Amino acid sequence: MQKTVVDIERISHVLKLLGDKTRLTIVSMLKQRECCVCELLEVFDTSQPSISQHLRKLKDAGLVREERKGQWIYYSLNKQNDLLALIEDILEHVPNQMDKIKKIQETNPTMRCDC
Amino acid sequence: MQKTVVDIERISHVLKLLGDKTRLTIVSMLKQRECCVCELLEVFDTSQPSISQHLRKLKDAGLVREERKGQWIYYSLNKQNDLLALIEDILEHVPNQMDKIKKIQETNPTMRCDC
DNA sequence: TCTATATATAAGTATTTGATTATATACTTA
DNA sequence: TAAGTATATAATCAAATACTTATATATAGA
Repeated sequence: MQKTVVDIERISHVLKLLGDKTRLTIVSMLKQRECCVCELLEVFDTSQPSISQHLRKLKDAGLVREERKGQWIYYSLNKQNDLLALIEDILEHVPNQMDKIKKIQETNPTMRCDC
Repeated sequence: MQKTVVDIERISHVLKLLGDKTRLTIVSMLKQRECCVCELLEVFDTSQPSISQHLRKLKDAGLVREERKGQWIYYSLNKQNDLLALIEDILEHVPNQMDKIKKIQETNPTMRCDC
């Protein structure tokens, strides 16, 4: 019983993208909620350009989409992607990223006041 | 609802392995049936050492196992692997490799007589 | 319009990867 | 035991990758 079957070339490309720990973690976080770049920066031990470059690759592949909100650019999973089903299936095997999401909420880099 | 959840480092490692078109195709073929190296050689446009090296990586990661049968070494999916569920979920999105399996049966490189 | 902040892009570099060629090992059969 | 076949390993190299630093762009607010 096959699910949405896609060209093997595109699949291997997506798997290669998710084959990087940072990118897999980002995508897994975005499954829980959208994040802006400065929030992601809080939880990874790498430079801002490095995160930007990972996001660029994910965006180029159609895995995520970006939306500017004032000075921040928020990234989220692209629900329109025809590979979404594959990605979601993979993410079911990935531990949830609540610790990282929590860290973002504590440091609150965008100084949002949600009260 | 999470499935068998595994360390994100191990998952990204497996995804990186499957992020190569040749390896993803091999694994997808092995889902249908075990193959020996000379059979795989029939369907890929690359050298014997190249295939051997891909198989080595898959074996090192525990994705496949090898079994010598006389002069041939047969590779199959390692059903004992704790990442098997993830791999099977991924393979459901990959087109089946009947064309390649058929080609093996036609060229029949091991000259097996199954009659 | 000036300054600060958020993010992207460019350029450079070290590491990793996947291929190739050459060689070694293991098995089969004469 | 010698020769042939199947497969693995070693060495080498070019291409791809992911990081860094430096710089550019876009927005916000004084």
